[in-house]
Formats: sequence, C-alpha cells, structure tokens
Amino acid sequence: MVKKPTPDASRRSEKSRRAIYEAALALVAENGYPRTTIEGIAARAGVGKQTIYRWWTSKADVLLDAFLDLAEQGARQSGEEPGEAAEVHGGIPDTGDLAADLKAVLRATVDGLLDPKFEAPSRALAAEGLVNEQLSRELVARLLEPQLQLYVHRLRSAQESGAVRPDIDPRIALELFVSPVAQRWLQHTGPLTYAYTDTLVDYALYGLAPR
Amino acid sequence: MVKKPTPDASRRSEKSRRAIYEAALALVAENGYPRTTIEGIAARAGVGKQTIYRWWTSKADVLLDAFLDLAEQGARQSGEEPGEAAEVHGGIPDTGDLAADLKAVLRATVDGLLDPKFEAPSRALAAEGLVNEQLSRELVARLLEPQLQLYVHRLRSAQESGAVRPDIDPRIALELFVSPVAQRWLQHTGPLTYAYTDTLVDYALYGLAPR
Amino acid sequence: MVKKPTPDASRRSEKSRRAIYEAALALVAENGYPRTTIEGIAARAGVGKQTIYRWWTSKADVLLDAFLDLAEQGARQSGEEPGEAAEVHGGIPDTGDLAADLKAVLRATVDGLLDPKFEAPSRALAAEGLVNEQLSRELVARLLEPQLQLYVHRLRSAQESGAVRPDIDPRIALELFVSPVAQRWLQHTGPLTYAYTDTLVDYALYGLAPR
Amino acid sequence: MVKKPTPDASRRSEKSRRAIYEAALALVAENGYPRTTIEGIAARAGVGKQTIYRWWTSKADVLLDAFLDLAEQGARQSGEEPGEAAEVHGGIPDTGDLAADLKAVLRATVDGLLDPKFEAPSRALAAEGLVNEQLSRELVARLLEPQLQLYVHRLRSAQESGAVRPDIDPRIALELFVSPVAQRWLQHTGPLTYAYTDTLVDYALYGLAPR
DNA sequence: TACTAAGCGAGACGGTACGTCATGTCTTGAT
DNA sequence: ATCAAGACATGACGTACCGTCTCGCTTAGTA
Repeated sequence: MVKKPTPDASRRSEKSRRAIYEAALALVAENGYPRTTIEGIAARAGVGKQTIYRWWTSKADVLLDAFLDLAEQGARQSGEEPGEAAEVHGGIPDTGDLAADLKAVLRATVDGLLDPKFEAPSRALAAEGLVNEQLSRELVARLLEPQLQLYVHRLRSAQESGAVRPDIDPRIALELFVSPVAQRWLQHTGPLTYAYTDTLVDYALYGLAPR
Repeated sequence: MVKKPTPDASRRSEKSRRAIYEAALALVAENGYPRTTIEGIAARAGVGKQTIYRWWTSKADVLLDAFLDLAEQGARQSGEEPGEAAEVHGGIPDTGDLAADLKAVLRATVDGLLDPKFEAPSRALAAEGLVNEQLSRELVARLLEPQLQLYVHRLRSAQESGAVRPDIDPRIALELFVSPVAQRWLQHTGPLTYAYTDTLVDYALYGLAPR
Repeated sequence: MVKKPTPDASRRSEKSRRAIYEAALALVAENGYPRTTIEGIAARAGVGKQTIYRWWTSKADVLLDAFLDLAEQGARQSGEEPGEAAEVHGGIPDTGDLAADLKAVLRATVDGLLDPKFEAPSRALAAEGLVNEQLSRELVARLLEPQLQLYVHRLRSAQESGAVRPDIDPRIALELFVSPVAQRWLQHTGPLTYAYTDTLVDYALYGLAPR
Repeated sequence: MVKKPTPDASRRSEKSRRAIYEAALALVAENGYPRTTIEGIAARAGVGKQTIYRWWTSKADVLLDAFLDLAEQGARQSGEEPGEAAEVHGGIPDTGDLAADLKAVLRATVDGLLDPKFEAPSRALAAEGLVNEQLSRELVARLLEPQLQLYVHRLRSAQESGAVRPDIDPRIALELFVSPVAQRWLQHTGPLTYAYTDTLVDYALYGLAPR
C-alpha cells in the first residue's frame, strides 16, 4: 500500500475504492492472478485506469489493499458475532491445555487457508511476495506477523504455567507447527488435514527423541 | 517440462537447448523473473522464438528445465569431486549423532538457498508454482521430494538405532526443521542463520515440553 | 480508408496522423511496397503500432489515405499558385482546339505518372487494387473517376462546338487515349513519351479508317 | 521462370512439378494470391519446400510458370479441337470485315478475362508485375506481347486491303481498343460487356471527329 | 452564487511482449 | 542423389496491457 506522493486523499471517491477492491478480488478469484489486469479491474469496477494508478503503484499493491480490506471485514464480523473463526482473527484460546488449544487453532487455520474466497488472492500475494521483497515485507508485517504474535503470547503463557520449558524462544518454537502447514499450503508438498496438524502439535511439543 | 505434441525430438538442436538454458538463468539472475521475457531469452541465446515455443509451453516451463539441468550438473560435479555440497545433493551423513548430522545438512541447505546463482531462479519457480499448481507438482516431484526422502532415510536409520521414537512418521517429522527454513526463505519471515537452524533441530528433536 | 468501428475520432492525434502519412510514403518510395511494413511505418513515424491499427485496417488502407492526402496537398498548392500542374488537378483547358488541349493534358499526365514521388505509392495502390476489389473501388471512386470526369466535361463541350460527333459517349471515348497510357504505365507494355500520347490523340480523334 | 543456377534439370521430378502447378493454381483460386504461401503450396502438392526453392525464386515465379503451363494446355487443346477459343490462342480471323473480326476477338478476350479459372492467377500476376518490374517484363514478353502481335498482323493486312490508313502504326493503333478493355479489367473502372467492346471498335475505327 | 481546482470516467497515445505464421536455409532418412 | 519432412534463425503479424497523457464532467470547498 505504497502511496503516490501528491493526490488529495480527502477528495477520494469511496465508491470507486470499494468497487476496485471488489473487482480485483473477483477477477483474481475467477481468472487467477496473472490473467488479472489493471485494465480489467478498471473496466469491471467502472472506473478509469488513472483512478487506479493515482492511488496504487501496481497490481499487487491493489490486491494487497483489497485483501487487507477483506480481512478487516472478516475481523469486524467475527467481532460482532463471535463464532468459529474467533481464533483466527481474535486470538488463541487459553483453556490451560496447550496441545488442545494449538490443535484447535491450527484446524481453524487450515479451514481458512482452504476457503476458496481467500485462497486465490492470498496465493497471488504470496507469489508476488516471493519475487518482490518489498511487498513481502509489507505482507509479513501487516498480515502474517500479527497472527504469529498470538502464538507467541500463548506460548509465553504456557511457559509461565510450566507447560513449556522456560529456555525456549517462542518466536522460533511456533514455527515448528506453523511453518509445516504454511509450506504444505504454499508448495503442495502434502495434504492439509486435521490429523496432520494434530500430529504436528504432538511432535513439536514432545519432541522426536524418546523421553 | 510439459512437451508440445508433435515435434521430432531426435532432430532437436542440442546447442540451442543449452544456449536457452544459459540465457534463461542469466536473465532471471540479472533482471528478475518478471522482467525476463521469452523474446529476451531467445535473443540472448541467439535462437528464434519459435524454437522456444516448439519445445516449451511457457517461460516457467523453460526455467524449470533450465533449473533442473543446473541441478543435475551440480549433482554430477559433486559426484565427481566430493566436497562441501555433498550433503545437499548426495545424501545425508550418518555419523551416529543425529542432531549433528541434521544441523550440518541444514547449514548446507541455508548456504544453497542463499547462493545467488540459485536464489533468483528458485524463487521464481517457487513463485510461479504458488499460482500454477501443475508446475508446482512438477517442481515438488522432481526437485523437492527427492531431497526430502533423504531426510526420511536418515530418520528411519535413527529409529533403528533408537535415537528417534519408533512411532514417529519420518515424512512428517522432517517438516519440523525443514519447513521453518523453507518459510523463512520463501516469505522473509525471519533471518536464516546457522544459530537458527541449530536451534530448530534441538527443539524438534527434544520437544518444547519439559522432560 | 475503411474505419474500424468505435474509436473516438475527435480525440485523434493530428500529429501522429501526419507522421504516419509521411512515413508510409517515404518507406514505400525507399523500399517498395512489399518491403514496407506496418511496424516499419510505426517506428519511422514514432508511433505505436496500435495507433495505426486503431484507425486503419491494413497497409493498403494507410497508403490510400496517405496518397489521397498527398493529392489534396498537391491540389491545394496548384490552386494557390497556378502553374504547370494546373491541368492535372484543376481541370482541362478549353482553348477551342480539342486535339491540342488533350495532348497538353496527356503530356502532363505522363509527367505525373513518372514523377518518382508519386510513382511508387500509386503503383503500390494499383497493385493492391488488382487483388483487393474493395480497395480498387475506393481508389477508382476517389482518385480516378474524378479525373476522368474532367475529360467527360471537355468532350461534351467539344460536342457542343461540333468538334466531336453528338452520338459519341464521352465516358467511353475518353478511354481511347487514357487507357493506352494507363496500360503502358501499369504493365510496361511500351514507352511513355510525348510523341506517343500525341499520336494516340490523333488516332483517336480522326479514326483509323481512311476518310 | 527465372532458374536458380546449379541444379541438374535432367533429374527433376516431373510429377512434383505438375503437382506444384496444380497446387499453386488451386490455392490462388481458393484463397487469393496474398494468402497463398509457399509452404501451403508445398504441403498441398505433397512436396518438400526445398523442391520449390530449388527450381523457383519466388511465389510469383512459381505462379508464372504454372500459368504459362495452363495457357499452353489451353492452346494445345484448342489446336486439337478448334472451337470458340480459337481466336484467343490461335490468331485473329480475317474475313475481310475488319470491324467484325475485331469485335469477335474482343468478345472472346472478355470471355477469357472473366473465366474464373484464369481470373485469380492472372490478376495475381498482373498485380505482382505492377510492383516487380522484372516479372512484368517476363509476363509481357511471354504472354501479352505475342497476343498483341496477332492484332498487329491483322491490322497490317487491313492496311494492305485499304481498310486502314497506311500511315497508321499498328502497334499503337491496337491499343485504342485493347487497352480500354485491359484497364476496365485491371482497375474495375467500368463493366466489361460485349456492347462496350463493340463500341470501342466502332469509335476507334471511325474516329470521334465528324467526318 | 459563482469560481476554481481537484477527482473522476473515458480512452488515445508510445511502447513492449505476446504467441503465431511464413520466409528461405539447412540437415536427416528413405526411396 | 533427390526427395519429403521439418527444425532452424529471422522477422512481421495483429493483439493485449502497460503506464502516461489529455479530454469533458461532476463535485466540493473558496471567494
């Protein structure tokens, strides 16, 4: 969401902005990211190309904002009517049973990753990020890291309650179960099932070596 | 490496093929994947565009073959003059000390991932794979999975020697230390250092919970 | 000058149009029609290819407009500074001596046909017209027929003054001296000299048969 | 029919040559000259491209030979079974009535020009000739001029019998009725009817001026 | 209330690359 | 040794988008 220097944001057309987000997400979902074009987004949104170029620097930039907007809407909804998605957006439950809590959250994460509404744009952003480090940093800072910090909190709480060794670095530890899920999703290196994520938590918490 | 239907492969020009691989890799390294064009590859290779379109279906397809060729060359070399890269291409050492062996391999992997000669094309392929599932499957089957199977072998050997619990699934276990490295590399979620990979191995082998 | 359906002609760039005409005429004159390409015209005119494809349907179509424009300029000039080309563009003199008048006009026509500035593009258009009837009709209607009507007028005036029999159809009669010139020019069936055109007029006016 | 220097004509495949002629004429008739390609001719004739390039220099060159071959066949046939086309290929009748003879021949010429089997290739050749002077000379020398010489003979005979003034140049005179037909055919400047050609002969023979 | 300056839809523009087609040359196998 | 087959380097084709640049037209906020 890098902004161009001059334009006067206060005069900005809210209607166009929303139309652009919707068009961008719809086109990516329908045709895939590479076949989505700025001209196509403008046409679908009923908007001049310049209106896009005025506020964003690239296709990825538009999509990033569109996706953040989508995520925000999701968060707002799950705030209003707290339900199954609560863990994803709202935090990680702390029932005292660390393994159970982590399994629950990972299951919800898997559901989110496979939700078709999110999958196309998030893959697209991730792909762009691979090759465009600046976008990647933006993505990580605004979407990924906030999620990961929730795990950090939960693990610290577990350390306090003695369920996790105190010398463990939570920021690294969380990757033991989060990264495998991420990689399977990103690279199709294996199926994403509940059984799989449960196993990950078990292995990570108790280790591979005989106790 | 999806082949177009008809052309007669026996008449194929070996010289052109090699020139195309070199041009593709060089251009991706110099300008990045998105700014590498098929026209550019053809021009740099001194080859007609049609010669590319005859044998490959897309830019990604060319780059995949080029990269596989590069990997093969690497493998052939490390077979001939066994050296530092031996673990990456040739297998995982089995000194009896599982932790030490895994740490050594992961360090070598990090070196490989950060080698500028490999980084640009592999990021490019990974990015394309994110969005193009067919390519992704190809990549995983021909590059990634063979690597991962080496870990499977080593872990099985550790199970036999009692260093790893017999009920552990090695194919899943290996992701505990491989996937975090992959994700940090793919998504820039954190630095890739030896200290980090060593820690990963320690956490994974002995778990997070107090023993 | 067949127009593509939609584009908004009021926004059209006059500068580009003129540059395209000049480039087209220059390239045809320099390299000949078949070796003139749309890409070449665009490059020479400093114009995007699309700007040509937006307003014309084919190379021949461009050249037709360019040529008409050239003819118009010629006409405008000869209107302003009436000189030798007056007969070609501006009408046929009527001195009362039909034979002399026709001979003068035919001589001027020959000069025009052999003018290198006109020859290449008009041959090119004529050639294209041979094989592309639609273009041919356009050519005849917009360039040739207006010229021929001048002869019709002059011959009618001659009929009024009694120099030509009243039962003669002027539209056919004019072909007796115009078509031979055209054919010699088109097909190189013989030299185009003043002596030749004078002879044609004599033969045509007084007939071949003994009187 | 410009020949490439070296190849040994005695080894030439007659079958291929004929197949190429047929393919060339058929394709020009079906798709028009510009959309006829050498590759297409080769494919249709079941012949390698090289076999064409070995014996001819260009598409026009092939077509010229094909057309001459066609004309020869026609001539041979009309020699064997003398019929309506006799005048076109075999000469001009000399019944003593010059006007009648010329009208008959011109009518036959019109029939020939409008015969669909001949029209496409001859237009194509004429078009190519417009822009390719070398081909044009070939065409005129081998096809057109021999035809015109028949008129020269007939007009000379008429001069001997006193039907045409002795000071007339027959080579020029013939153009008075032949060229208008040629131009109408070449440039679509008017309809080609028997009435028209008859009128041409009348005008040309008796002149336009009152007697 | 009118003026003015922005954002806006529209889309022409100079470009780049696309993927296809045909050119004319060259090589290979078979007949 | 000639032919068919067709791979090759070349280069133009016509199309799709790029990102920039006018155009008139709302549409505020200021005069």
